[in-house]
Amino acid sequence: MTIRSEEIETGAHAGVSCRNCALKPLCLPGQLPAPEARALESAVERGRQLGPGMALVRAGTAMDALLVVRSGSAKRFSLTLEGTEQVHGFVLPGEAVGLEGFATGRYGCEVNALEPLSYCRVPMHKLEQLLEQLPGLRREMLRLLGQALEEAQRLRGELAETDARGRVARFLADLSERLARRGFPPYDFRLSMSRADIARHLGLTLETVSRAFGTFKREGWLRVRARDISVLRPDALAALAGVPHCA
Amino acid sequence: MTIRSEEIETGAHAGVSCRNCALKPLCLPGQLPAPEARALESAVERGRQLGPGMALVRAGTAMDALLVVRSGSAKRFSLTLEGTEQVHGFVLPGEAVGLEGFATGRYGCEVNALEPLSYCRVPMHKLEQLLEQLPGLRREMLRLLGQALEEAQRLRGELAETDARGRVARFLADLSERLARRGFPPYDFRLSMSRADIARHLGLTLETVSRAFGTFKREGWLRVRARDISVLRPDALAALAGVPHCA
DNA sequence: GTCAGTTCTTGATCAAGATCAAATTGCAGG
DNA sequence: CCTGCAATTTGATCTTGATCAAGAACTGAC
Repeated sequence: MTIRSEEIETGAHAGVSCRNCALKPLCLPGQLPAPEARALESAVERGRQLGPGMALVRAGTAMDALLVVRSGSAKRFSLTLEGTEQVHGFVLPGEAVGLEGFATGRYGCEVNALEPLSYCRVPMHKLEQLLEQLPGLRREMLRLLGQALEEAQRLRGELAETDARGRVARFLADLSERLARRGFPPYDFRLSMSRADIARHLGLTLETVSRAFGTFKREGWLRVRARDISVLRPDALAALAGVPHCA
Repeated sequence: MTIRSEEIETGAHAGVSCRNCALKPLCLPGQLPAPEARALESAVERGRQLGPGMALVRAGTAMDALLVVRSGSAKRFSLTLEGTEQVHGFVLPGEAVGLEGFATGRYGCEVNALEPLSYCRVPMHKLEQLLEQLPGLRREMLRLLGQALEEAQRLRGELAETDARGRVARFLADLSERLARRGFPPYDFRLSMSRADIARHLGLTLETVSRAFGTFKREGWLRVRARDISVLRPDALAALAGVPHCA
C-alpha cells in the first residue's frame, strides 16, 4: 500500500503530539474526552523508524508497551512447527499491534514491517497508571480489544465460508475500506505484501491468488500491474465478497 | 458433552457464591486476590436456567452484562445473509460469552444453549464501578479479552492451514483438553452439537466430518456411537492435528 | 542500459472435499 | 413395541483449488 502519513511533527520530543496527528480519529485518543486524551498523550512515546522486513514485535517477548502503527504497514504472523509462516493479517496506520499479548504478558505473534514504518508506544506501566485514573480510557481499551476480537472472529468465519475468489475479493474490499478510512485513495494503491503473503493469509496458494487477480482483471473489475492495483468495479468485488452494501 | 457442574448451591439468592463454585479457578475470580474476588462476587448475579436451543444472547442486543456459562454448553454463531449459520465456536462452563460486545456495546453474535444451561452475569454498570476500584480485575479483564483474541486468531490460522481430517482431529483434541481442565473425563464424552454444527464451525460439510469420524474409528483412534465419543488414541489425534505435545 | 534474482503469471494434471443420492441408525411419542 | 422424523453414515460423481512446471515481468545493483 506504500503508506506515508507522516504529518508535520515539530517541537515534540519524547512526548508526541497526538493533537495534530492525522490518525487521531482512528487512534486511541480519538474517542477520549479532551482531558483524558491529553493525559494519554503525555505517556505516548515515539518508536524509532523501522526498515522493510524489520521486526516490530517478536512472539514470546515481554509485552512492555502498547504499540500503534503511525505510518507504513506490517505483517502479523506466527511461525509454524514446519517453519512456515501463518499470516494472521496486515496492519495499517492507526491500528494497534500485539493486543493478544494481554493474554500472557508476552506477544503472541511476530509483526514485521513491510515497508518503512514508524509507530507510537505507550509503556505498560504508564498504561496501567492511566487506566486507574481515566474511565474513558478503560472503556476505550475494552472497546479496542472487543473490536480486535470481533475482527478476528469475522475473519475466521469468512475463511470457513468463502471460496478462493470470494476470499481474494473480500481481502481487496477490506483493504479498500481501511485505506479509505485513513484518507488514502481506496481504489488505487500499491500492495505492500507479496502474493505469497496474501495466499498464506487467506489459506490459499499463491497461484490461486494470482489466478483470482487474473480473473478480476479479465472481468474488467481490476487493473493489476504487479503490486499496483486499481479497483474499477468495487461493487462487483463487494458482491463476490458477499458484503451487503459497504462501498 | 452433556455438562453438569451444578455444585451444591444453598442459601445464596441474588449474590452467588463464587467461593464454592467448582469453576472458580477457571473463572474471573480465580485469578484475583481474595478481597477483589469478594467484591466481584457481590456483583455477580445468577442467570435463569435455559433449555436446549434457547438464546443466551442475541446479536445486536445491548450488552448489559458480562456472562459466564456455569453449566451446560452453547453454540456461538452468526446468521449470514443467506440465512445460514456461521458457527464461531462452542462455549463450555467457565467461559465468558459475548466479549466482542465491548466493540460496540452490542453483542456481535448469537449464543444458543445446546443443552440445559445455567450462567452467571455481572451487570455492566457494576462491572464499570468495579473496574475503577480493582486493579486486579482491570488486569484480569484485559487478560480475558487478550486470551479470547489469541484463541480466535489461532482458530483462524488453523483453518487456513489444515486439511479436513486435521481440523476434525484438532477439534476433538481441543475439546478433550478443555473438558479435562474442567474436571470432566477428557476421553469419554457426549457431543452436544450436531455434525452439521461441527462442519459449519470447521468450514467443512457434514458428510466430510462424518467421514473423518469414520476414518478415525477405522484406524482405532476413536469409538463413535452417534454423539458418544471415546478417544482411544489421543496421541494419534494430536499428531494429526499438528499439536506439539499437548496430552 | 544490462544482468541476476526474485516475484508473478499461466498452463496441465491431480486429489481432496463438495455435492447429490440413498440407506441406516437413533430417538421421541403414541 | 411400533412409527415417523431427524441425524448420521456411506457411496458415486464432479468441481475447485493444490501441485508441478515453465515462462514472463518486475526489481535493484552495477
